[in-house]
Amino acid sequence: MSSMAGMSSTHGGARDGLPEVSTVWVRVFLEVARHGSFTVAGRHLGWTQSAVSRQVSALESALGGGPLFDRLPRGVRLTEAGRTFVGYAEAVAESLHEAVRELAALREAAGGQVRFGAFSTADAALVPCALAAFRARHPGVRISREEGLTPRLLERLAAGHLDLAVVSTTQGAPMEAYTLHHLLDEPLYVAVPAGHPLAGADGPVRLARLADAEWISGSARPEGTLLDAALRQGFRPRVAHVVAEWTAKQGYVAAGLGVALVPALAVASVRPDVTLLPLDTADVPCRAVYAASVRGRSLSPAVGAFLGVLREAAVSVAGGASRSR
Amino acid sequence: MSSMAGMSSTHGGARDGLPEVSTVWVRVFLEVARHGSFTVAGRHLGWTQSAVSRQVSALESALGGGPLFDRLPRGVRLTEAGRTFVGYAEAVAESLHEAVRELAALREAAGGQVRFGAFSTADAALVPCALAAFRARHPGVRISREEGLTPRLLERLAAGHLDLAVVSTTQGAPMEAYTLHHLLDEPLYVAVPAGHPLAGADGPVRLARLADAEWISGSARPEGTLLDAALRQGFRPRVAHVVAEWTAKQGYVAAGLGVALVPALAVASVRPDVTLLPLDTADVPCRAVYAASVRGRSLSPAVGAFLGVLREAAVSVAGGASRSR
DNA sequence: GACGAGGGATGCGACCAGCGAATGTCTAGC
DNA sequence: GCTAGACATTCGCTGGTCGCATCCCTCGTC
Repeated sequence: MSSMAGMSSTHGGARDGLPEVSTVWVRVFLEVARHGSFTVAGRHLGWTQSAVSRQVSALESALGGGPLFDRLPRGVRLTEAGRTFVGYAEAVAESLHEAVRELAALREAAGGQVRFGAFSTADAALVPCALAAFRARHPGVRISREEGLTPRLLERLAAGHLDLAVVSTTQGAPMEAYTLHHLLDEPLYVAVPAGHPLAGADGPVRLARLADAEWISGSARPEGTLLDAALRQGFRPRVAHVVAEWTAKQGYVAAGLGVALVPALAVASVRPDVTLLPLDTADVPCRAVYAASVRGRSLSPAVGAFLGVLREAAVSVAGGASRSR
Repeated sequence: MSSMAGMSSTHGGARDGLPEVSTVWVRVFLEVARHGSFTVAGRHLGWTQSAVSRQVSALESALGGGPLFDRLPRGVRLTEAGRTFVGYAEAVAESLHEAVRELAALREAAGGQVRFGAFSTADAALVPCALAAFRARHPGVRISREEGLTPRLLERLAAGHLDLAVVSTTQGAPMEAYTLHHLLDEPLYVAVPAGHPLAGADGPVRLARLADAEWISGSARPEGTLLDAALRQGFRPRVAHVVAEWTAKQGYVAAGLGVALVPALAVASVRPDVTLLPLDTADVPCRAVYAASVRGRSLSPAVGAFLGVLREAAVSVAGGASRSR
């Protein structure tokens, strides 16, 4: 209090407009106003009459000095100033009450919002599954979703437009700025037409056996895409058709125009005339999928809950995928 | 605090919805939110960083335990809970700020209201004069006025519908419930037609000389009215005409239909063909005029100021009245 | 008319909240 | 690796606020 010396005289004259009052005083004031008696109000609050008397006294001087109550022989009664203050006191109490309630709702993930993004194949099963479970469990949380590639999502995350981003491992991105929550490791599959020579193969396929195949890929150049792995296997895949969308890709594969790499998350939506072959993980390491958040920024309970649901969904999806073939 | 033991654990969990929060914490919170730093906020508020840290910490636990800020290596940043609370904190600060301002206005009689009543003859000069002066001096104060007889006004006062009542001495009313602020003593006059035998009398008139006169009065029976004095003089005045309104009374007097008692406050509005004769104060004691307020109930500053103006007006009116005749 | 009851104000002693100063810990940047 | 900056924590101390006891005032009653 020493640094305040000289600014306010004794006890709380309004310094820069905001009087120093405790909500305790406010509650006491309202209780006294309701009962018209210090003693009765004190009994209701579990305090002695003397405490109430001094609380009110303190409030009066904090508010500028004017009395809020007339002290009558039989209890007290609001002055005009007191009547005026009742409204403000109730507003203050109401604000704080409401604040506590909303913060509690936030804490229990019964309110607030989750803004998240995901890359497209995650939307095939993982995200819808998680969303359904989350909606059921936390109906009060507003959810906004967006789709995009990993770099773009991370960018949006850093800019504060997203709370969470479902991303896959990406070389070159500065991951120090993010906290990664591991969701699942997805093996890769190769999609071949139903009658393809390799279709009957037993067990994982070595990537090298597809060195001469024609590829359907989202990009003409393999660098930075899933086909990256082929480079490390010593061959440069020939991209016959550039097709971005997974549904379209399947059509090309089914028509026998080439083969395509498929991340495990997309296996749920494969058409019957396309066969998926698991790739040997020695050639193509599992691609890890993470939920990324900004490092150092605490997850709101709603976001935390959503992350939990995402984890569950990941387990269920990964299990289902491996069971399906 | 001992009686609170067992209700709240350590430090301010919301008891019945209202958290125990000091406005100091709120101000510190807003300052920290504005600057994004405990240290900077502390400097602005004249406190040390440790104090700010604990203030925020206390606020966080009072609000339910969730952190309001993310502690980053380079300052702090609002969490979602913190962002949510900003609005409420500002609402609280705004309410209290506004309360202080309005209470200050009230205290300086720059706001609030004055509800007063007055008996009719006071409205002839005293009340308008006071109103004009008060309006000029305190333009922010709302004034409501009503008219009535003294008993009715006191009743309204006790019921809390009035702050102040301009009344005259009345027998029989329980005056212990009121505080009387003396305004003036008004002598009584008798109004006679211009050609009346007594019109030329020098000096005060004895009431007994009017024992045979016919009277114009507001009531058929003299008891409780100004004519009460006649009873004490040993004669019962004959009321020829019952006329309530002073303007009408004058007409009857001017027409020679009788004489009428006139309180000094009404002398300002006398017509030229009516002569006013002062009555001997030995027969008819001066009637005191008071401003009455409820005993024990403090006068709001606006009401107090109005009372002061009434006193000034009383001096001016009384002086003018005595000068005029 | 004296007296007890009820209610608010106040002095006293004790306690704890909250201050400053110093120190610890962590991270970013050089 | 080292320094600087920022928040957390500890320690000692001041002071605000509580309960208790008491005083003062008014009202209702015998």
